[in-house]
Amino acid sequence: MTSTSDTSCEQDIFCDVPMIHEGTVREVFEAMPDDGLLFDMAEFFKVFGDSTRVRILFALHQSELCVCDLSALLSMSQSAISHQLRILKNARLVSSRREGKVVYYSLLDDHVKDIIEVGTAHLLEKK
Amino acid sequence: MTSTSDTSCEQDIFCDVPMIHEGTVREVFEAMPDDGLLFDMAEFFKVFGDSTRVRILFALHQSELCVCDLSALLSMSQSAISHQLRILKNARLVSSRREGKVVYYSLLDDHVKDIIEVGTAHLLEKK
DNA sequence: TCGACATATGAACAACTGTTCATGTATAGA
DNA sequence: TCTATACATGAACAGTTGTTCATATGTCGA
Repeated sequence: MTSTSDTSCEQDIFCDVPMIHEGTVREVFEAMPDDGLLFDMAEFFKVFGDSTRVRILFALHQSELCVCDLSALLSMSQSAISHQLRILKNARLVSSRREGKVVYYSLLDDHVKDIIEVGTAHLLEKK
Repeated sequence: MTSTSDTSCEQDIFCDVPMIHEGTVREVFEAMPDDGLLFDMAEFFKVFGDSTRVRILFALHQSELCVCDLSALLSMSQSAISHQLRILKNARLVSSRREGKVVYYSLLDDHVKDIIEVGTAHLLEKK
């Protein structure tokens, strides 16, 4: 504990770093969600942060599709599509259903639509 | 043009890849937004896909803060915070205001709150 | 049982990302 | 003008990510 007992900073957490508005920082700190939630939220949005996955989600928003349809639609290899579908499945955004040799994927969750809509709204805001 | 005039596939775009439901694929293809929008959307969500940036956004959602406050609050170097703030600024999610030596950052956009709320809703859904 | 087909998956590799470190810029006060 | 402070930024580096390639799994029909 290198105590730089100079100006502010009583006895707590923020002591290594200079800080200008200690009161405000303390209040904001109390209001912060726990790190687990913040981490999970970042992991969740990371899934939307790739254009292949976004295109898959848009496509499935129109219709249930099998892997080779998606592969043809997006002009990408079957392997690449499968890998991305696994990520989407782990994030509980899509579900799959096997029918013979074919596996059909569809959206699992209404939030996908909401999220995409908020995203578009932001992007369409001018300037 | 390697024409595999075998089963389906008339004369168009999807011809290199096997495809099971040509009609559906064609419909979905027509309904897809242009690649530019899809790319921008992925770029936009990529910004939310890092826990440092998510924490900064949560903090600024509580109060306007300067760089060194954020640095203290999140226990991270001033440099790291500055780099991330630049990314958030480029995404038009935060704005800055200088007052003497100090630069204050605040949320620029109401969509941030919406997006965070939809994300939490998804994460809190059980199972 | 065997081959054809739809899909899944592990390894490898290039491209990208976030942090640190060093340094530069801007402002206030002495 | 000189120093201290708050912030910005470029280079470097380690860790991560998305694709390809090769191969494995599962299902159907002959």
